[in-house]
Amino acid sequence: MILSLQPEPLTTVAEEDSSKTYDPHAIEQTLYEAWERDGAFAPSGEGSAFCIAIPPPNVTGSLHMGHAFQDTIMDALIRYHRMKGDKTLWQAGTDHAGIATQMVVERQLNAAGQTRHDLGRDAFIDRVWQWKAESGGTITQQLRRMGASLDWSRERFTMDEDLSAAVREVFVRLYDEDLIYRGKRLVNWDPVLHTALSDLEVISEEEAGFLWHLRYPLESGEGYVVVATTRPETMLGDTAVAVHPEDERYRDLVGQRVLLPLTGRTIPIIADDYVDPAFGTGCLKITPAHDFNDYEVGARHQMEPINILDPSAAIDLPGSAYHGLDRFEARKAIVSDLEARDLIEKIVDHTLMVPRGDRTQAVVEPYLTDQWFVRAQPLAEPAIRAVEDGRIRFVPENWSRTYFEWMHNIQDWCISRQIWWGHRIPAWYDTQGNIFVALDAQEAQRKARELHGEDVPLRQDDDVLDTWFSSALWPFSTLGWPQSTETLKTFYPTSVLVTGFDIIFFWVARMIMFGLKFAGDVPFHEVYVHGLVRDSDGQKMSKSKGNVLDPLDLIDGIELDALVAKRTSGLMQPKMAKRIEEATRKQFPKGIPSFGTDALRFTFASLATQGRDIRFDLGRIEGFRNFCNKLWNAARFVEMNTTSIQNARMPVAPSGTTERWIQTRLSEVCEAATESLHVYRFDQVVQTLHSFAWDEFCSWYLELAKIQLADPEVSEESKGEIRQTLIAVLESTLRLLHPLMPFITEALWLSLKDRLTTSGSSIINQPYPRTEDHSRDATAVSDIEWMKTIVGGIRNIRGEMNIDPRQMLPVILQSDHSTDQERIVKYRRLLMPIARVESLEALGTAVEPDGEHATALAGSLRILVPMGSLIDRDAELSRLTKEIDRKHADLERCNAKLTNPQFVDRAPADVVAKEKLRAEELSRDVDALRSRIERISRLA
RNA sequence: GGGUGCUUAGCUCAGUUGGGAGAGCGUCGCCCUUACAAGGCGAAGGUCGCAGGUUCGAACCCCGCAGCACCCACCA
Repeated sequence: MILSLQPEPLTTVAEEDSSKTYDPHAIEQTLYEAWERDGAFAPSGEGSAFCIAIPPPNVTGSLHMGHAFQDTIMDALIRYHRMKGDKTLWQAGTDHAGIATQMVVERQLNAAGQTRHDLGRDAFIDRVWQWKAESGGTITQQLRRMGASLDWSRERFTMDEDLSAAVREVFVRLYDEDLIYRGKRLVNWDPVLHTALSDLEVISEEEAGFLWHLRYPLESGEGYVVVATTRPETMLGDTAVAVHPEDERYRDLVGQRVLLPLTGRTIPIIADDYVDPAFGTGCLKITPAHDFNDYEVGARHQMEPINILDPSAAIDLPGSAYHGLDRFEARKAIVSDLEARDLIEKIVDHTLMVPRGDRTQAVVEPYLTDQWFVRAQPLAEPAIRAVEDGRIRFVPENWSRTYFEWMHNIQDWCISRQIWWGHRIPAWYDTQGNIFVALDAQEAQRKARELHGEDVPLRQDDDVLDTWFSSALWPFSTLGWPQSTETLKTFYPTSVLVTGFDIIFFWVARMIMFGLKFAGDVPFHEVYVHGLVRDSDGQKMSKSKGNVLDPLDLIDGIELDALVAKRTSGLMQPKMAKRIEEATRKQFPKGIPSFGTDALRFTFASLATQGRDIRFDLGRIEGFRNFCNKLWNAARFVEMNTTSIQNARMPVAPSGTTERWIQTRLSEVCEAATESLHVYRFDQVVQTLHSFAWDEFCSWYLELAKIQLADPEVSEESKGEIRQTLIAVLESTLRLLHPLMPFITEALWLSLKDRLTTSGSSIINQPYPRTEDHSRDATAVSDIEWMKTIVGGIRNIRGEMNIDPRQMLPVILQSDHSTDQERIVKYRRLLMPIARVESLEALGTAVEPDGEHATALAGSLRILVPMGSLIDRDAELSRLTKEIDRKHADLERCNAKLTNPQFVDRAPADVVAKEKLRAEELSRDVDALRSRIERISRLA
């Protein structure tokens, strides 16, 4: 089935010559396989080193739009530097993604009615490795479909033995320097996963809730205090009521005790600065074991925290009526019991920030447990300096502010996780609780022997490390650290990190800290921070919203039913399916057509502006698919008009104006494209190359070449130059485009190869075009501009008058300028066919030709088209009037400036001169147009 | 509470040091012209969020306001 966003053409595709249309499927996979087979992605250049370490995707994941975007950027940089001759490495690899991967496998077990505990730790981990073996190739295959030129021969996985050894090495060294410690602390606890989370893994959002005002009776029996809380169940763990020391209302109560309802305990009323007297009643219940602030308050007053929850966040108070109740059940029961005792003063609606685990969405509890922490501040200081003094540069620059903000307020990092999939913490305990941190069990035993004088039974810590701990080592662990390998010496520090702003804290900051600490230098010199890829409505793409686009579907196309099925299956909320289906059918009534990888990549690049999220719109990619087709056909034209006997060496000093012009433009385009690449303005690269290839090379140069090649008066020598230029400019354009469009450029380059003098076997290692390879000629440029203006004038008349494009027109050019006259003589054989002119007469302005004419202006030159029966006089009058109005308005504005003495006095002389010249031109044009109107009116 | 970004054509976005408002898509008109109808040619369309200020001159610099988005933070 043919999928198309356009109405079906009247002729069927089968009738047409299939080679007329670019078909990405026919080439992409074969070309990639050839590159990989030939080792084209391995570092080979002799220049300076250029290296990017890929942000390692989840090994069991699949490619989403964010990856596809990011990979496009990285691959463009990598291919550019490879072509430049740099020793270029794109380091490949994947991440074990502890929690995410474990959850997937656990869900599989649950579906079979099992839990990980049924299997036991070792069997479960085997199971995860098995899953990795099954699905681990998915994302790397998808990366290949994107054309990503990663060096797969060096692919790494965060749980490879050597990378795991690097993790242990770092852990031990940090521990030995007291930069890692273990302690009982209040941490964010995910009651579903039963693990601690770092602050970053907790997402707080506003939710509607209540503020319960609870009465705590005074022990003295004289009344009560009222405390306000959003979590009434935590009262079971209260150890005090706090008031502000200067709060007059409660001054006398400080030191007294209250009866804590439902518990039979009494707790003191204490004074602490932390309390805000203006909030609620000014009385604050203190629950040190279940609130981060209360923990601090409790510590200040030497109170022992009372834990009331078990790891699943059910009440854990044997003997209590609430024991075993889930926290939210307990809340209901407690509120109801307090109401029954008339201990609730009031319940007020209240929006509050609810912390949830980023993976499970479960409400996270502050929970008192033994955990491992990295002491962050000492590591942060050098990392801050590295950015301050410019050793690392953020692009765009303003992200450094965000970085500084976070780094200056950095908290210790909780790195232990109570899950099974990951790097096990290299710490062993003896029966007395002594800790031995070591690279392996033998080493731990040796340390234990030193202490005890004999071997003792040791037990390794059950916890694993936060996934981001190993990610933080990525730029150097993948290059061989802690060994001092050649690879490490060559490629570290890496050149640039390409990443989303969402992981600046999770990853970027930590790589900088660890890189400086262990690899002795910054991990990268630049950080290119890109925006998020959103859908066409600006919504974040998510499975639950059903608005996800799969990059592979854009490349290959997908039929509507398949797309609907994909978006509506496996939803957390199945009731959303109907709405998602409707929206999908409405937005993609014909499914998604196949656009090919190059079009997708070019689209991403065009959207890669700085400091903004990206709305992905199908219109854009369709336009760029058309651009691929344009290139394809331009190459067909060049091939049809040249033979392998001609070679593509660019004529050094071509005699033809068109050749000198296109070479000049090519030189300028090389410069502009390269500059844009260097400042990560991929949108500008796209703009520059797209308009050069389409609007200049195809629309003008090819058309002019066509005319000259068909002209018997053009010498064979000149035709030879034209053919060489056709090949050479096309070939250079392909090289310019290659970093962004690897497939089509390689395919066309290979098909052009027998016309080239180069010896290479792939465009991949051809030099990136340099501006100095092409000569510039300002005269040729202005001559062509002059011709374009005249052709534009004739075409404007034709278009505005609705004249059939096939209709040949007689044209008179009027000018008193010798340059105009010379150019008319020189270029009439180009002008006439391209503007479809049947006769061209050159006159001075003194001679007024007979009859009525439609008129257009081209600088100092007038274009006259005899009106005859072809042209509607009224249409011509309205066309001229419109033109006059426009010019007249401009002229007025010009004159207003020039008659303003302030402007003439104060503006720079060149600006004033320019304005004067412009006024003269406008005034001349207005006069000329007026006289044409008068003339037509008179003749009528 | 603190911070960041955004607001330009119907849509998605560019706009480099302040000096004649641009692109792609869409729309309208004429054309299947031998590379390409996934095409060619032409055209229409903007009080640059609002209100001030600086300047001879502001989409751009400064102040304020509004709307949208995001990040950080322990206010019960």
